Amino acid sequence: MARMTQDGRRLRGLRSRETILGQAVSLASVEGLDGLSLGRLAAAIGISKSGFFAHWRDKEELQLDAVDWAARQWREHIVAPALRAPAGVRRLFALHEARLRFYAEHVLPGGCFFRAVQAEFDDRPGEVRDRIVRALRDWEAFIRGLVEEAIALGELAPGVDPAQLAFEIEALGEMAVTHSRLLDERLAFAHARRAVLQRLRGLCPDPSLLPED
Amino acid sequence: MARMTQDGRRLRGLRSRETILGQAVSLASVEGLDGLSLGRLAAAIGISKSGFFAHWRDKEELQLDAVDWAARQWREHIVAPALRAPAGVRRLFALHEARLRFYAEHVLPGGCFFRAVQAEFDDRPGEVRDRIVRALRDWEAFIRGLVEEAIALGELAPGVDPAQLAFEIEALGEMAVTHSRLLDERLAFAHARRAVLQRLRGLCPDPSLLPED
DNA sequence: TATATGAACGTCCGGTCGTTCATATAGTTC
DNA sequence: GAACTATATGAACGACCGGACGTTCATATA
Repeated sequence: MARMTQDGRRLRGLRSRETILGQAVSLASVEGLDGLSLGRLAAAIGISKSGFFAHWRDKEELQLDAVDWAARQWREHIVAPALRAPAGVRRLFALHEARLRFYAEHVLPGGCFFRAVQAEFDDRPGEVRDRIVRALRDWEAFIRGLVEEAIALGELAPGVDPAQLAFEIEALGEMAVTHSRLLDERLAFAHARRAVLQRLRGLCPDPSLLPED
Repeated sequence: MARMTQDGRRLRGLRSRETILGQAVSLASVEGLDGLSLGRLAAAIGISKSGFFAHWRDKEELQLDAVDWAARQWREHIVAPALRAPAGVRRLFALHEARLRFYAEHVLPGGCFFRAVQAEFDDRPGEVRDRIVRALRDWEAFIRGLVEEAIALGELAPGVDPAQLAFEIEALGEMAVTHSRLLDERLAFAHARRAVLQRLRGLCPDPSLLPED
């Protein structure tokens, strides 16, 4: 086994990378990707600032990986659970509920990584912004796909505009974070849940597929 | 005329204050209230950095006044035009359209001051956060009031929950900014407008009060 | 055993940040 | 005119930032 080495150094490095990225995403959900300084990130983990440069060329490379890491976390916590629900309108609602659960359980101290960095980078051209945009585009395309699937299954009225409905679901999900952090947390989730639920029931020929409230 | 002085110094000072605050709100809509540095703010106006301290004790005092200034701008550009529409469901929709127009006309280079600073300060306790929260609370109370008025006028079904509907309208309005800055601007406004319009028409006993689309 | 490599460290640099201070300039009041 | 005050300036400050550098240590390869 010549090339495929069992290198304890690389393993250690991979573990460090994961630790750092997880902490970076957590902190960035609070202070943003740029507001987060390497010094404070290092202090939060308990390593030295210069240790970063063994893993990333500069801060931007770390930011790029942090976006990818957050997208992966999103898929694991929100997309994956939804895919366990039956396809159609129930899966669509399961997706929304998984998102609200993710927020309610405070997986990230700042609530939502993407909300923080979208507001931060929407005016700042560059690779980081591009990657954030791509993540958002993929996410909304995924919602749109679920809507189309529900229409194909006859669980949503055929006249429904998938992009329009995806926009609405995304809006209500995101407002849940804002409201929960600045005003009333319980109310925020209740409003966000009820809005999507009633919207879907109104478009669904068989509302009994969904809970009443 | 002993006390009531015609002081050209104070007048000049007031004008400077307004200029500075307007520019501060513009820049903060892009980079946030903290991301905005005094040096760059001074450079954008063409004054010296230390000139600020003739008007404000420290940066936080300026931030507090900037929040108030932005709230005033919001009232003038969005609340005031809506109040010229007839009370009821038409006024509610006029409010939403005024908001979308405010975004579409790029009054602020960053799109929305409050969106930027909410994401920035939701995790940072202090007076600035408190003032941002108060502005948001007042704004949603205003929407809620318009909903209640529409119900009282019989233009919305009596079963409507004002807080719930206000939440939905606010969510769709805010998502218009995010979408317009990161994805497709035209689509963003179209989706946000149509979502609220169809929602109101669905709740309104006389949908002819509102445009068809 | 000798050599190479990846991870992590401590130190230092140039630059920017908010803030302070002494000073200059107008405009107002006596 | 002198005394006073609001507005603005430029120079300097300590703190912190991202990043560069040489070094140390543990591990892997030959």
